[in-house]
Amino acid sequence: MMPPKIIAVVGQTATGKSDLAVQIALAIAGEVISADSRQVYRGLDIGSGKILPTEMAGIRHHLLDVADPRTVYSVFDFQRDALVAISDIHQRNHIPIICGGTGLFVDSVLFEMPLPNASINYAFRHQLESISTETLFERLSRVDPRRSHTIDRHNRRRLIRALEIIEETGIHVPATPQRTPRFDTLFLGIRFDDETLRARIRQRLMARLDLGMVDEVYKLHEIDHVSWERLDDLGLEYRFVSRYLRDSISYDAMVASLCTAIWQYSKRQMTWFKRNKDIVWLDDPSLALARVQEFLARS
RNA sequence: GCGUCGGUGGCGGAGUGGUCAAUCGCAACAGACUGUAAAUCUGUCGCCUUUUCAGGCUACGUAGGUUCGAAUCCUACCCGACGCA
Repeated sequence: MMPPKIIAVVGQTATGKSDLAVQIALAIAGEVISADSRQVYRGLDIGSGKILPTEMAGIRHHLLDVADPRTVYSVFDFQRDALVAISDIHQRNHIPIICGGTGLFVDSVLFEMPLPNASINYAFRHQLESISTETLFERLSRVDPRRSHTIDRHNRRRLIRALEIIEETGIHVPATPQRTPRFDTLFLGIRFDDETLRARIRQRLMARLDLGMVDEVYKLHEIDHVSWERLDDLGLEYRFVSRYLRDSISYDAMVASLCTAIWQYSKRQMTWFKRNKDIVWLDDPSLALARVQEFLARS
């Protein structure tokens, strides 16, 4: 029996993935699952480029606004919730369209990826803070030798999380199965040449500022009590706008830094997606529907 | 006009006679990633020779000079900032 079908719309930031997903959904009775690590948070709207209710065109969207921005919604949470949503959608005989720029999130549901439930242990993290990165690595080598072979020994944040996972679950991270797909997936990617993408990024940033993005961040801090540290960690618009609000950088510096940072982010996204050879890259998004019909007709 | 300080690689900014193609930061480029992923981390980064080991070339405002040897010292000139007129 064939695994159920699912469509993935991926690509760098500012390429119009959300719009395309809605168009596809309209054409084939689909529902959209957002795979965006920031749009899961309530209140991160303008800065995260969350789709507006009117833009949804009646298409059901999943995994938007499911978390409090003061808490961390990890890939574990996403995987769990997305898999539930997908099975619901299939149950309704609709086609799930997973759409987003967070490569890890997308892959965590489309491929087998065993993730033991390891919550965050702040006391434990605090305890590790003063330990040198080198020592953290040695410690991991003792506790979970297999993991220590695959981890980046310089990456402090990952070392801490790896140790935390063992601390919390008592289990070693299982070896990664080699990209075993869970579904029959059509991967569609939207891309632009560098120059065009840079222009789109800048344009969209300006539009967001006009829409009141600075105010959004201000409210997140003042009304929703999202700490400056947390905003900084949320990255990009939340990081640089909050730095501006804290007076540590000028408005112009904020805009300039954002253009650069978003560009760099888009490059990192592409580095991730390049590994997936199954992605059908569309230089012209209007070609998508034909690919989708062809995919659905296949049995 | 006189004086002082300064002009370094795409940018910022170290270096003040040899070990300097030149610390470092940024940008740029490439990459990693099974767990904060818009985060975090790594590599490359004057030009040329087949990547490397290596070798060659051109460079520290311009032109000369001193020296075995200069980004570093001297002279002149150009440019900038400040001070005095």
